[in-house]
Amino acid sequence: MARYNPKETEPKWRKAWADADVFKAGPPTPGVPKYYALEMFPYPSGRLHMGHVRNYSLGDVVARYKRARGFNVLHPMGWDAFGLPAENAAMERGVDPRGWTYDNIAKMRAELKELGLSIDWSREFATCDAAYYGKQQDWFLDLWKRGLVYRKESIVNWDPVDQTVLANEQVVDGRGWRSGAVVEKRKLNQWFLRITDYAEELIEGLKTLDRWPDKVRLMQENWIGRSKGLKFNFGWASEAPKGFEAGLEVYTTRPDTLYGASFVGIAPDHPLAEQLAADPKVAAFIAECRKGGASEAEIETAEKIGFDTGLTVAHPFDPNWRLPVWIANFILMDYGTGAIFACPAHDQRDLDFARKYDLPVKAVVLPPGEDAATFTVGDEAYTGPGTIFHSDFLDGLEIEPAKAAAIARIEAQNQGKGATVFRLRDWGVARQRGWGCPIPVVHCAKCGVVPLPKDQLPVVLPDDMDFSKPGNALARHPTWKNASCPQCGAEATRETDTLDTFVDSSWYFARFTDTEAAEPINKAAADYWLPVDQYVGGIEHAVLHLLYARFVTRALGDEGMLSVREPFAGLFTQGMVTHETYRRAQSGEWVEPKEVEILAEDGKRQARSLETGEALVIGDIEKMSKSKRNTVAPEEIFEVYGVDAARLFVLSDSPPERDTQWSAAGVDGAWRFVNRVWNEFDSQPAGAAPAPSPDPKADELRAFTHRTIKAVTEAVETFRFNSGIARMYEFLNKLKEFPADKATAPVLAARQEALSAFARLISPFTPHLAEEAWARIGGDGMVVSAPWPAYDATLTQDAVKVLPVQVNGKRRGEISVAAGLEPADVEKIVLDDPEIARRLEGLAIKKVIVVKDRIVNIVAG
RNA sequence: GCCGCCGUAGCUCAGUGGUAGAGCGCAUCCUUGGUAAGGCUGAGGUCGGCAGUUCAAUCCUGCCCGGCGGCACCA
Repeated sequence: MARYNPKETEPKWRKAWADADVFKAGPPTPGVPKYYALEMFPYPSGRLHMGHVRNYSLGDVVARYKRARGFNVLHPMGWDAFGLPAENAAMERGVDPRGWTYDNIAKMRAELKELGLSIDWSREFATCDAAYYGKQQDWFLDLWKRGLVYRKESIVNWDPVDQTVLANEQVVDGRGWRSGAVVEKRKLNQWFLRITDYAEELIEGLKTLDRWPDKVRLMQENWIGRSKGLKFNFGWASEAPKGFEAGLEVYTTRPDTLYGASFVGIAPDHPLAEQLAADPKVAAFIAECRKGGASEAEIETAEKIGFDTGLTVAHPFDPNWRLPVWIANFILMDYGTGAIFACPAHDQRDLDFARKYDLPVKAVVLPPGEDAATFTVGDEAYTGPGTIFHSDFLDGLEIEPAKAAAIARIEAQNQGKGATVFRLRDWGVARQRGWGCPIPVVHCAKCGVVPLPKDQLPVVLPDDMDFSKPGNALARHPTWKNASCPQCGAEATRETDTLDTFVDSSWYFARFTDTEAAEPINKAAADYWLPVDQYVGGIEHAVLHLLYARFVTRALGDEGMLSVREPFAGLFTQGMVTHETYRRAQSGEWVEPKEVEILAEDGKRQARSLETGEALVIGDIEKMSKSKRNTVAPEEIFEVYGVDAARLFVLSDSPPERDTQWSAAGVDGAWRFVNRVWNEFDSQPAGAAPAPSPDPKADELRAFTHRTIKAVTEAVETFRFNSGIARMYEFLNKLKEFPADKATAPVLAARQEALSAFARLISPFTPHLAEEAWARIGGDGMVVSAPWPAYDATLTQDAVKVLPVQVNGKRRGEISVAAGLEPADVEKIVLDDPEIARRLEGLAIKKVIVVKDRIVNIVAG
């Protein structure tokens, strides 16, 4: 018997796969069923972490399984390679970001290859390859022509640490998602993609994504934030301000409460407010509003402040009713029209404001059970259901009919229209960074912003940028920006902003379908391969990347480059890899797991430092991170246990969507499993008959084999990999009941069948071990190309069922009956059973419930 | 505050309207030429709490408790 030696075995099989080029996707062939398995491509940080191991192992199980199922599988890999870490490395260490990035890619590629992933490496690319980002510039110009790209002077989220603009999606709790710095508001000329044009379709499309987690769909739905209401104009009661003669347009979702109107409010950066800022008092107030940060705490505690402009408007349903116009800090310019009518009785924000400035509070929704004569609103606005009152023609209506009636009246008066409004804002895509995809336009003094003709693409980054100081290295390059205007030929300046890296990742899956295409996307290839059948990645991209990719897919589709509307038919979001934390008792200093020894004393787990022997405090289980020093380096695990054990453990311990806890004991267990599996294969004598023959013992094993095939197949299909692995642990334990050295010929044959299935079942999880095992039992070719085992349904069912018998819901015995026996027959057997009869002595039988093949319950009293 | 998810053995988790399960860990014993191991056996659970529906609830419903996530001055 030879011990299983992954150090020899694993590289051997990886080489065999590479030599046979087994993972190369077949050509797009209509009629040949395809499967596109994709994991979110990594940022090339230079080092693989356990999160990567989990992510790519999960995707690999799917890819290998589908290959065994006979699909033409596309399973590519690439690099999301632009971005700030390269610039930071350049600034800190004086290295070139390009060289640093490609070095990292080389290191990570080697580590990923070691994982034994079934990747088609011939399609690899990095987003920082000019061959890729040049194509991105190409379609960017197409979208420009389509009117989906625009520039606008606007207030943007400015990250003072990274010195760049951030999209709304990249601001988390008022802080930059990467830097963690409190985001400032700045007014800049910005580049936008018109994602809001697709808001309705993006929200509707979610309904079709039945293989996405509900959670992610819900998060996107909330983010897009559709609300239905009314946009209408208030006519002026005072003299109309210049430019606003048509009135003041507001948006509301509560037109039913119009008779509860108290005042009209506009945002501090509303054009009207800016016009009124000619008055220094108004200007001072607006400046006051701009103070205060965007952080959660600041917004939460910010007091509502307002300024009465002295202007008044007329109520739409009563021309004699005048409402004052206030500037209020709680009104957002970029939602709706930046102006509202306030109904303090039924909106908490309006109420807070009205109480502060002593404005009227008039209730118009009567809660059920309240008396119209006595109902009043105190400091809490009433937002619940009820009946409209004090509201003329709306009186007596419920809220929804009242909304409809109010909208109809406003529309009849030609003062406005029912309107759907979205929370989603257009996507600000320009970043003031040097290490990104250049925006392919020039600025000409005469012609303005001019897109470059496509024959001038790609606009390539210079390779001698100065990253020694913060800020935009591209902008301060001495010569790069010099160009000539394609329209008038005069001297012009290149745009020095680059695109958000989320643009890079919003279409890479389409490029993977043909990485050599002259066009950005080879439509025939994309039509064959897309949508991605299974996409696997982290939940942190639920809104950002996944929303942008859905948008870009639609935009490119409308440009005729793609046929699918949804890029990812199936999405799986995996949980994080966590680990216990350890720290020194006195200093509180974090200690790495590899420097810790775990002991059991008095049945309790104790941690001790391997270096000093001191007792350590075992802390919480947290996401692996450098700051908590609770990381485990994958390469060190591979070195000790082999890749398969690491893959197996990371797949076995928890359902894939949940966090999984890495532990030394756990990977140890996986390693022992690998060895026990090998021993079982190794003990099988060569030349065992492949065809099992009837024999009670052999039949028992065969039944178990086929039940396991069924269970594992279903587990893999439904992403319950941990359950599938648990079934294989059981399978192995069952096999041990039939040791080869004591087996009869029929049992040996059944073992051969079991092992043949086993090797194929474990192949997606522990591919190297599976190859070695497959070879050991004389399997045909490599297991990677072997078909998935089929099960015989007749063997997965028992011939005899043991049914528990309950009396009044309590278990009182059991009977054995033929499987599938009809309830009436079962009832007869049960009632004839002497043991059951004894239990029923002195009781009158009221009812007998028989659930076929499951249970019998006798109700008696 | 609003929306959502989770709570089953020491740990990580399956599971089902009908006999409570797996892996790891733990304990006992065996093996000591598979030995930086292997094997046998076993203990351990008011299925978060309370109520309801049902012949029967860990499972369905409601409320509560605990943990986690998303959104948040979005009119």
